[in-house]
Amino acid sequence: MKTEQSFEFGELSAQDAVGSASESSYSPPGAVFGVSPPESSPRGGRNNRRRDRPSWVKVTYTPYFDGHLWRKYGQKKIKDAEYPRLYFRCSYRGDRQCLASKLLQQKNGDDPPLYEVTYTYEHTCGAPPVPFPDIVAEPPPASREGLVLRFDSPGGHGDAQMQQQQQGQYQPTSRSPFMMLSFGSSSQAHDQQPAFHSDMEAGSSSLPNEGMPAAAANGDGGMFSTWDSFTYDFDSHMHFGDHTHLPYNSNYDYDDY
DNA sequence: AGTATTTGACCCAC
DNA sequence: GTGGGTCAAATACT
Repeated sequence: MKTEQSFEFGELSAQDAVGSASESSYSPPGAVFGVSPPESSPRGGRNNRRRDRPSWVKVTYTPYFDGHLWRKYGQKKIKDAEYPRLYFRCSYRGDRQCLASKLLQQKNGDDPPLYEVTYTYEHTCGAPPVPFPDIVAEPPPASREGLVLRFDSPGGHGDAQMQQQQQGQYQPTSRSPFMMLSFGSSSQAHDQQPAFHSDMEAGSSSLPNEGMPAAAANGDGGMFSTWDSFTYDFDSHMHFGDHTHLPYNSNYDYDDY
């Protein structure tokens, strides 16, 4: 019970953290959304008001890896928000008229920043889940002062492109194929683990069946956040990237869609 | 050259 | 009227 579960890119469920999203935009877990929304004009949809759109909220540390391919189409500074809001839509929107979109809102400036992701509409593109990047731990030469994690894409082909890279106001506009995370031991709040314990609880998932191939959302009390998972493996040697488990490129036919 | 991202403007919902 | 969501031209990158 470890390596198998170690690849927990689970999202935290939204609870009180959904505060800003207010009642209108949050659908309770287990709710089934009416896919195939009215295909009226994307913009001036009188019969397609924002409030009527099915949407649900997730709070996660890894908003970019949710198993789908997104294309950013906007960014905006929100009045009361400290961080800008990022707008993404399904990459297959043009091809498959997939109206799925998501909205990213960074919630804090913690080391691993916490994001609130609001998804709107289910994916109708039928695209296979995007494989998660390979995560390889690269112990620093001398000290463990900055463990570097390398998110590498499984060098396949069908993985499209990892276009979900950071861009915020911090990251330089580089499109490196992998993302790096560093854990500075000096900034740890606890004795030895970076332990990112959020105030929210790992409750039920609010996501119908988004991206996550397995694990992830299973509010069974045994759900850890991504970072918790990292933490628990730090002791030994930490190795993720077991994407052989992912239902990718083995049973899915891109051409079939 | 093609494609994704950035960014300001536009338009709509509230 | 204001704030927020989307468009689209310009730009950046592969």
